[in-house]
Amino acid sequence: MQNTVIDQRVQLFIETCRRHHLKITPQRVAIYRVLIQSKQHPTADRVFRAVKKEFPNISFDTVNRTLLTFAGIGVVDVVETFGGPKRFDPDITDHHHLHCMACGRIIDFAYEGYARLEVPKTIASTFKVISRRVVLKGLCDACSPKQ
Amino acid sequence: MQNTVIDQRVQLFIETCRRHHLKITPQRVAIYRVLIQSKQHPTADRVFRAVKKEFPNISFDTVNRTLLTFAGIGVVDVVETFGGPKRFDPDITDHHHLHCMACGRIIDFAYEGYARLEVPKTIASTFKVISRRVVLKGLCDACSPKQ
DNA sequence: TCTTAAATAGGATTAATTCTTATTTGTCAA
DNA sequence: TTGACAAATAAGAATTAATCCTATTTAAGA
Ligand SMILES: [Mn+2]
Ligand SMILES: [Mn+2]
Ligand SMILES: [Zn+2]
Ligand SMILES: [Zn+2]
Repeated sequence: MQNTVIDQRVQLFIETCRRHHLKITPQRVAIYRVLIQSKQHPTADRVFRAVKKEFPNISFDTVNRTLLTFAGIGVVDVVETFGGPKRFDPDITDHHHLHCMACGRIIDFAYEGYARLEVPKTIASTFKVISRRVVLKGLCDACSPKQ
Repeated sequence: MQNTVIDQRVQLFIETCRRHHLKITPQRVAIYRVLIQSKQHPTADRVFRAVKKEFPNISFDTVNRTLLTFAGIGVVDVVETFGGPKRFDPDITDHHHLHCMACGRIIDFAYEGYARLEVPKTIASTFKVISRRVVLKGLCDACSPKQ
């Protein structure tokens, strides 16, 4: 990702924090920067270890709490998993996920065909739908048995 | 669920166990019976507490290990969650989920419109897709703010 | 029946997350 | 620019979920 693109996203992030009356701390900015540069839907621990390089005595709790705060104001998503630690997604635009059952990778994909997954009337009338996503389980190319 | 229907499913379950050379233990049968009568995608702990009424000194580990064994032979599913303990689904037929963000309920729904979510070619060529599901996040009727 | 590998109970251990508290720091108003 | 103060942080304790270890029991096939 280009530096200018990163800086733009950080700028938007800062504005969102202000709108929610959250203080702009260097820890929060560092965590957000790590997050948007990660391609792997990282766990809190992965983010922690990456941020620690810049902030050697940041605590795990701060990273974890901050990620949950970010999810609360909608700047990141907590993504669906099948057990194990929570995983975070800095891409909050519409997209879908393939979960590799072997290595645990979560691979993003967009697809026109799912563009507007309409919600069945019976559901739409009883539930308030906030987000929708297609979740595929399978094996990624690296994990598929080759022949 | 009718007793005859339950017994039929238990019978099929027993045959599946035999095919996989798993011993038919009273604990396994009891766990399976609890599971197919639960409507709530229970956690291992919930199953444990229910089975404990019948088997007062069954251990949590047995229940948990058994549920994972069942998932291994495909008689139950581990369903997607957004953190927290694993949840199990005895309904292995195609269906979709709505997750209530407020109370944590996972509500099943089937929908013709999603009947065969075709997988984009770019994905199908690189990944082996095992299962597909639409996952909605939202608020259930009980949790939606009434007006 | 007898044998044996598989399964279980119970407790210990590890991993993930959340809580508690003393200290520090952004923010805002003077 | 400087204080006041609520919000945020670090560090460690506590809690919760999952897994491991080991002695004992048991289902299933010979
Ligand atoms: Mn994603
Ligand atoms: Mn279900
Ligand atoms: Zn993989
Ligand atoms: Zn609800």
